[in-house]
Amino acid sequence: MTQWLNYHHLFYFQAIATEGGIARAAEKLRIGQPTLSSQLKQLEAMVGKPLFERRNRKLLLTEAGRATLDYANEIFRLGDEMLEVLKDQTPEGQPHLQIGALDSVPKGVILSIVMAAYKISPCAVSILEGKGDELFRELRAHKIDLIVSNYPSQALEEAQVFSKSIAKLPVSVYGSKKYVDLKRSFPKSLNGKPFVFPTSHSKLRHDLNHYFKLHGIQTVPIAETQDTSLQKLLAEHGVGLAPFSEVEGVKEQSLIRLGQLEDVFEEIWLISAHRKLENQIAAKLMKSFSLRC
Amino acid sequence: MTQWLNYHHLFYFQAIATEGGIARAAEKLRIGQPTLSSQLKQLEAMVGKPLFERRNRKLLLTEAGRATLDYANEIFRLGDEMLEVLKDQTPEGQPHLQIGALDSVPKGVILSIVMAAYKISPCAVSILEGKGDELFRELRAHKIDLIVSNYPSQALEEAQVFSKSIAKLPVSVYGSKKYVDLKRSFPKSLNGKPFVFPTSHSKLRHDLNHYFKLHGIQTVPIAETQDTSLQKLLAEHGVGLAPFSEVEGVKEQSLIRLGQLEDVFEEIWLISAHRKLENQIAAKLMKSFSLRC
DNA sequence: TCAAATCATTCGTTAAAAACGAAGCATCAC
DNA sequence: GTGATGCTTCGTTTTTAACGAATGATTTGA
Repeated sequence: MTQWLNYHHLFYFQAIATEGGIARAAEKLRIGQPTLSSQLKQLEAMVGKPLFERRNRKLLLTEAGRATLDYANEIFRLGDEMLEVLKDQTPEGQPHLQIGALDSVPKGVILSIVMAAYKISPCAVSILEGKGDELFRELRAHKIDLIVSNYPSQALEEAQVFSKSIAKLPVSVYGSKKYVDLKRSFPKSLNGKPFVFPTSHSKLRHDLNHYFKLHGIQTVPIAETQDTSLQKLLAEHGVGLAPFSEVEGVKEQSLIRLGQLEDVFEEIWLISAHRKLENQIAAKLMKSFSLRC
Repeated sequence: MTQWLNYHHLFYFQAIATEGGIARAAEKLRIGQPTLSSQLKQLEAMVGKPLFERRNRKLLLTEAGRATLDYANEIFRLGDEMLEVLKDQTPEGQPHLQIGALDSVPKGVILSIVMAAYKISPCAVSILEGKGDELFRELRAHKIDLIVSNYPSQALEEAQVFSKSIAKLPVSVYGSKKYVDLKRSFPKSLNGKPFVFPTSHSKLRHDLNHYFKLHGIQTVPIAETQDTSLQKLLAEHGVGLAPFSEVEGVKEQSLIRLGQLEDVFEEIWLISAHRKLENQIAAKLMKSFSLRC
C-alpha cells in the first residue's frame, strides 16, 4: 500500500462531487477554496488517477470518480447511521418482530419460523434479506431481533451473540424429469453434469465441493446464486441439477429427487444479540423453536 | 450535529479493538501509545459514550463499542475495496455473465433472463442478490454486468447508466384456498384482510398503498419481505393474501388468483453501466431481451 | 512478597497537516 | 472588452497529530 487512504480527503471529494464544484462545496463546508483544491489533488495523487476531468472551468466526474463517489456515499452513510444508532441506543419496544435472513437459508425454514411466531402471538413480522455482516450489524444495533442463518455465525468467537441450532437437514440432489436416469448409480451418475449451485460464500457450497472431490465427481457449474428459491426455479426448468435440503418443500412433480448426499448436512441457526431478549416473541422462538423434518 | 465524526479516530479505534489493546495497536501502526490513547478519548467524547470499559489495565468493548466496531469494519472494508477497484480498473474479460438482482424482482423474470442468456451462448451465470445501492456500486466497479430491477433506477439522473424496460406486468392478488370467496366483489372484499407485502422500499408497495387508499380498502400487514418467493410461500400457507405480477409462475393448485388490480403494474428494468458493453452476452441481452407475458 | 514488566494515561514539546488570504489565470456572460 | 466566476498556486498562520519522558496502576514471576 502506497499510503493510507485519507478519509477526510474522501469526505471533501464527496462534497465537491455532490455540490457540483469546489466553490459551492467550500461555501457549504465553510472553508476556503484553496483548501479543497489542495486536498482533492492529494486524494487524486493517492488513488493514482484523476477523479475529475478539468474541462475548462468545470469539474466533471471521470469514471473512476463515479466509482469513488459511489463508495464515498456508502461509507459516509454508514458513518452517519453509526452515530444515529449510538445516539438513540434506546431499546424501545418494537411493535413487531423483525427477522433477518440470509438469502441462502431455505425459504421453507423461514416459513416455519414465521408461522411459529404467529402462533405464539398474532403479530406483524418483517423479514429483512441481506448479507451476513450487514445483518449482524443490524442485530447489534437492535434494528432486528433475530437472524436466521445457515452458517454457525462468523462472529462465533464474540461473546454477546448467542446462536442456537434449530435444524440439521440432510441434502439431496434434485433435477427435472429429463434427469430421471441419474437415479441409477447415484452419485457417480452426477459426473460431468451441469449444476445450479449456491455461491461459494455459503458453507453448503464448500461441503458440496468437498463431497464431490471425495467421490471423484466432476461437476459443471452453470449458474450460481444465493437465493434458494431461484435455484429451485432454475432446476425446475432443466438448467441443471441442484442440491436442496429436505425442508425445501420440493414439489415432486416438477423436480425429481435423485438421491441423498451422504454426510452432507445443512445446519440452520437462530441468532440473537443477547441472552435476554426484549422482544417476547423472539425470546420464545429462541427458547423453544426447533425444526425436525 | 455536535461535530463531524473523525474517521481517522475511528480507524485507530478499529485497530485498538481488533488488536486487543492500545499497546499492540501502537506497535502495529508504528505510532506511540499516547497518541492512540488521546485519539480514542476524543472519539469517545465525540460519540458521547465510552467505547471501552476500562477494567483494570484491560480494555473491554462496551455494547456501544461493539456496534461501533461493526460499522468501522464495514466502512474501512469499503475503503479498501474502493482502492482495489480503482487500482485494477482493467475491464478484464469475465469468464461468465454476472447478474445483480434485487430481491424484490420476481424470480420468474430472472429465470427468463438466465435462460435467454444460456440460449445466446452456453455460459456460466452468477446471480448476486442485494440492495439497490450495493448493486449499483458493483455495476460501476465492473464487478457485475447487468442489474435486474423493478425500480426505474434511483440514479436515473446520472448519465453513464443505461436502463431499458423489459416488461410491464399486471399485478393480481392471490390467496390460499380458504380465501376463495373473496373473488366475489373484488377488490372490495379485500377490506380488513391480512396481507403479505413487499417492503416499503419497493415501488410496488407504494403503488399498492396508493391503490388501496384510492379504493377505500384497509389492509392488515401481517408480514413483509423483499423476497417474492418467500411472499409466495407465506401466501400458500394461508398467512395472508399477497400481490404478484403475472409472471411469477403461480401454481393454480396452491394459490388462487382473486383478481387483478387495475392500473397497478410492476415494471422490470435491465440496467447496464455503459452503452457499450464488454460482455457480449450482456450486450445482446440488453439489446434484444424483452418479456411479454 | 517484592521487584520487574506491562499497559494505559498525562504532560509538555515538536512535527505535520489543514486552513487561510492574497494573488494568478483561465473561461464565460454580457 | 470588461466584470464575474471558478480553479489553482504560493507563502503564512493555526490547528492537529505525533513524539518522548514520566506517572500510576496491575499483573507476572522470581
